Amino acid sequence: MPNPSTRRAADGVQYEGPITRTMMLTTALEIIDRDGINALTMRRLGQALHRDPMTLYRHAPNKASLLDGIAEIVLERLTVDTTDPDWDTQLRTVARRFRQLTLAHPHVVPLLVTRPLATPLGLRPLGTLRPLEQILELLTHAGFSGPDALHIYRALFGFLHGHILNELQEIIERPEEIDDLLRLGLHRLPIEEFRVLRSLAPALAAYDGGAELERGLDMLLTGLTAALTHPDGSPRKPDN
Amino acid sequence: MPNPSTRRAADGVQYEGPITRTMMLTTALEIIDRDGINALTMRRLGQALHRDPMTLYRHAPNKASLLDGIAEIVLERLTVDTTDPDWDTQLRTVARRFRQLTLAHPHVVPLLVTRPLATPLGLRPLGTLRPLEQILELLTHAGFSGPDALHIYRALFGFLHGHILNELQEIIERPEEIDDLLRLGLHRLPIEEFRVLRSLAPALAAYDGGAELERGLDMLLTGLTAALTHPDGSPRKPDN
DNA sequence: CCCGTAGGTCTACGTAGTAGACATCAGTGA
DNA sequence: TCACTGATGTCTACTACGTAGACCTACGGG
Repeated sequence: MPNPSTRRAADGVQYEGPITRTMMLTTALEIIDRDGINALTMRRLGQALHRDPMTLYRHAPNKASLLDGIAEIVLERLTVDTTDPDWDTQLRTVARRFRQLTLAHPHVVPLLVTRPLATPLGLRPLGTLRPLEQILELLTHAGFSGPDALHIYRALFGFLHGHILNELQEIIERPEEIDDLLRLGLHRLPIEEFRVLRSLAPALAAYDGGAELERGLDMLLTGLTAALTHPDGSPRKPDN
Repeated sequence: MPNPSTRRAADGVQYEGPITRTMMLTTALEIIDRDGINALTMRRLGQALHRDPMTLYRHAPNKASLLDGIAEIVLERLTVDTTDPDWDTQLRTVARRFRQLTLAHPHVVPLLVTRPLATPLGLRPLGTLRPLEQILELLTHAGFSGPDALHIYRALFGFLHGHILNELQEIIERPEEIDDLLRLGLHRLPIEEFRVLRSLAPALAAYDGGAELERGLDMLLTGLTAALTHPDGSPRKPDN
């Protein structure tokens, strides 16, 4: 899959002095944000840093670890207030931040969802595990058992990953068009076989990711509190 | 990211006569199942079919479309009984089949979740859209409005994608070990910073994907029927 | 009989990740 | 003072990749 198209204007800020890991990763993230994952090559990254590509290998063992590092610096921005006694609104906040974060870096999402498939927990970059640990802390502080906390974490991030994958699929093929069928390219689908889908073009075009997230969170959190034997929806709060 | 390691024993069955699309795709799927996505190269696929690699380009415009085709033949196996009046158990069945399908082809999952991010709806392979259309049919037959049907589809597949990504992350690093901490490689994590996570090694190791799916489906479907103003949980059934 | 077309092959180009040798320079201990 | 060492950077070159373009063959229909 060749040629992510030719050189562009300068990639990001100038740096001097020896390369650092954060320099590498933030510059790589800029490239990905601008031109997508396929545009990130060692040569292009080297060029953006005004260094020989081979210099990068002094600071990262290979490209895979560089990709892991990018997932890491993005997930590091997802902070959790582990002391918040109101655990479910804290989870809501984390969820909204996750959505904002991934919408700001849509090209990183494939990394976020697929790299963990290749790496056992203990070998993942620590930054990608920190949200997990912090949410477990939040929930155990709030009175949940360890396994229940883990269950909630999994349900939440499973949902979040699924949601953001949904939301990022909203690709308008021809924004200049008025008819939703044409905007989404649905006119290409055979009429007999895709009647319902074609008829729903307006509904598809009207997708609202933010609202969808909130609805999902409502379902998820009420479902979880109902299933898990826990004092009530917001423990500790009545106590002080 | 070079060298998916050297040649193996014969890839799959022998074929004779001219190459067909299905021959290409099923052979490609075998390679992916055996050795992962990175092992699928045009040269290797050509070799598995005992043809020059360039032959493949007579039947597919490029490698990307080949990857789309693989996602397609996998999703084609996900059938829906669109006439089932008991829509929610039908959805449960579809969900279970989806899980089985993806567990049987774990290396295809990255394709399933990421390729749609690059392709507008109208340009996707028809096979990948058929489950969508069929579920919309199922739900509208069952009495849901179009937008509600779409909403349910999105919620279901968002959940399914999230779930399977969760389940496939369960990688046991050292299966021969007895201690869960070592099996999962969690001993590598700094003790002070990852207390809770490390303490949950047994709970992590005890993950049961099937049970988790069922719990999620319960939550999802009760949540959906509660939110969407629909006669009841299983319409039409009382009618006959 | 000719020609167009479908299928297959060969060669070769440009790009990718990265191994290995070499160069530079800042300490540091003798 | 000097030799040594480790960190950093560079150069060259190797292997593997996707695929363009020219070519060959066989065949079916006018």
